[in-house]
Amino acid sequence: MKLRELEYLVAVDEERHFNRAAERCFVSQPTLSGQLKKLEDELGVLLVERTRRRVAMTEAGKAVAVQARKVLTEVKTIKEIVQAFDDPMSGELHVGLIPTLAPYLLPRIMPGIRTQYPKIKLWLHEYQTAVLLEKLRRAELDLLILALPVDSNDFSQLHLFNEPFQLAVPKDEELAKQPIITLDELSDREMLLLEEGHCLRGQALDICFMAGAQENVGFHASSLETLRQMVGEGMGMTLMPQLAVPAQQSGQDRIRYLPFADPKPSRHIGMLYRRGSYREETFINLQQQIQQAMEQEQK
Amino acid sequence: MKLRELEYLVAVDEERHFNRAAERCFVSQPTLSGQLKKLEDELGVLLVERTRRRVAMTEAGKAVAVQARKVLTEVKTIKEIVQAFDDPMSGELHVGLIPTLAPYLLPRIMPGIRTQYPKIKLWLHEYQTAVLLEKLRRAELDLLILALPVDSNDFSQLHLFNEPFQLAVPKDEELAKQPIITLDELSDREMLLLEEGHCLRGQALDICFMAGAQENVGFHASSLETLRQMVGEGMGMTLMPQLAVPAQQSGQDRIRYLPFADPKPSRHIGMLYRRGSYREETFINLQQQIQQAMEQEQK
DNA sequence: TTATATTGATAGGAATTACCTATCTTTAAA
DNA sequence: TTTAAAGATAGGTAATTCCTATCAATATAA
Repeated sequence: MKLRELEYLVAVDEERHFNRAAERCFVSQPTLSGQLKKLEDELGVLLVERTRRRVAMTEAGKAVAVQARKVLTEVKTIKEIVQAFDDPMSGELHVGLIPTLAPYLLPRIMPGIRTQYPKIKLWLHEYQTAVLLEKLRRAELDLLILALPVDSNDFSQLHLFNEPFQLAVPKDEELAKQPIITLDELSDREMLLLEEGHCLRGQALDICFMAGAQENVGFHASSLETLRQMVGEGMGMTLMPQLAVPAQQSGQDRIRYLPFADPKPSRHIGMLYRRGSYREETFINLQQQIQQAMEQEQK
Repeated sequence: MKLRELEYLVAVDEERHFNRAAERCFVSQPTLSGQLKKLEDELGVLLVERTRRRVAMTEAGKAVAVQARKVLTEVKTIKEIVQAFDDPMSGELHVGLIPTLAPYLLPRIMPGIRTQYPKIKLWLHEYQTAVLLEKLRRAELDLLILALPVDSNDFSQLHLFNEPFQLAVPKDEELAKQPIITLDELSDREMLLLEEGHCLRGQALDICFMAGAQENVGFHASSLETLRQMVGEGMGMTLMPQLAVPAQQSGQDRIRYLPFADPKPSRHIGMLYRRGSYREETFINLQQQIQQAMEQEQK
């Protein structure tokens, strides 16, 4: 069996037309015809039904085509492995991030990454933690950036930074007049939280529990920005991760963001990848680049 | 890139010796030498370090060899797919079973499968449910036989049979004199159970809860046979799945097995496989074969 | 030191094969 | 009946895989 034959089969499966399939493979139609027949002979099964007017895949043909694609993908990975050895900061990388982090973190780190490592091509994906972990396991993603810890043992992790929370309160709330706040002051207050599925919800719940605050069970926001709007409407207060807090607050803002006194509640942001991934060097470089960008940010 | 070249690399990786590797691939040593060099040229990396006295893989070589093995495995799967289309009841099949079922079910079904489908080669694996599911997902296993339901959506399932429980009690226990038992009679009694991890433990706990019985928290058996020994020692009673109950009970047995009156508590045994697996037909045939064997058993 | 065995590389040639162009056959539509 | 479309067939060529024979370098034994 030859890889080229598998490419021909996949092309025929996708084009349903010998001439177009041959064109796509940059060979003549008789070549493709012959090679496909050879593959069928070797496997001892008819893969493609050639009626004069249309091309149809047999059941076996469909199944083999699916598997052929898998083979070709794994072959492509060989080339990527070699490329990564040649220059760890080149090639394609599928990165997954959680929704409460991606829109605030990416603008801060992407410019630096692009200038520092122009040869690396990042594909960015946004999902909640559970989905990210599953996609990492299935190798649909190469690297995750999310809140740690997560319960999963067969991944390696790299620390990035701690992200403190601030309290977002409506401007005309009494608390809004303070310059700073302590956890104790939240005791018995009600907080707006994200809906089920966001890890930020769990982290906020933990802090609420420690502070003795309650969740407003009547409201559940589906995103951090919706949540922010609700605070702006005066519906209540919430915990906002640092990166989602505007850099400077103007007098017109309907929301005040109060930093916490020590000990500041925070969440731990880090990276996760499959243990033993050949891209480890790439990830460590990215870790340093991101940490550097975030330190810059602090100033 | 050619599949043959990948085979050569894998052989060199495993033999660390060009002559032996060539022999294993049924080619001459110069052929293997040349083809391997061609692969290195194409990838642009040194894969194997040839010092005069020993052969060593470079880091890139190791990584590529690992991936090459993956490619070759996927190619092998193509042949298996075709074989399964040609004759669904041939080829290799990796079957996973839970430990509280395997030793009692297999002797009842394997003889029939072997005579009915001699061309199929079964590899049997025994793990607890969580491990089985992970291995099925990773395609290390093709088919599971376990207690349903399990919480997993991307698998298909086939029903096999319901397995009633019986109550195993020490012979000199008062209950042992009854010919039959009802759930109510277990109320407030203490039961011996399996340790954490066995799905049977969860099923038994559910039944205990319904019956108002308690778990003896001082004891946890690691297998059903250990549990049986403990009952024999007069330490307490337990729920025993039907298949683990001896066919005939002699007077010397230190354990009595009491069937339940209706509604009999039972567990649901079924098969699980990856949705859309090309072996579906194989699985359905096996399902029928097993059900037939179990009906025979009933008589 | 010198002979010998081991191991991978190189050279040159034969067999195979993947591919091309040109042509044929069959079918559906004009 | 003709024409167009689509896949199969034929024959020839260039590339490639593999062989045998041989070489070069090293380690071990005499």
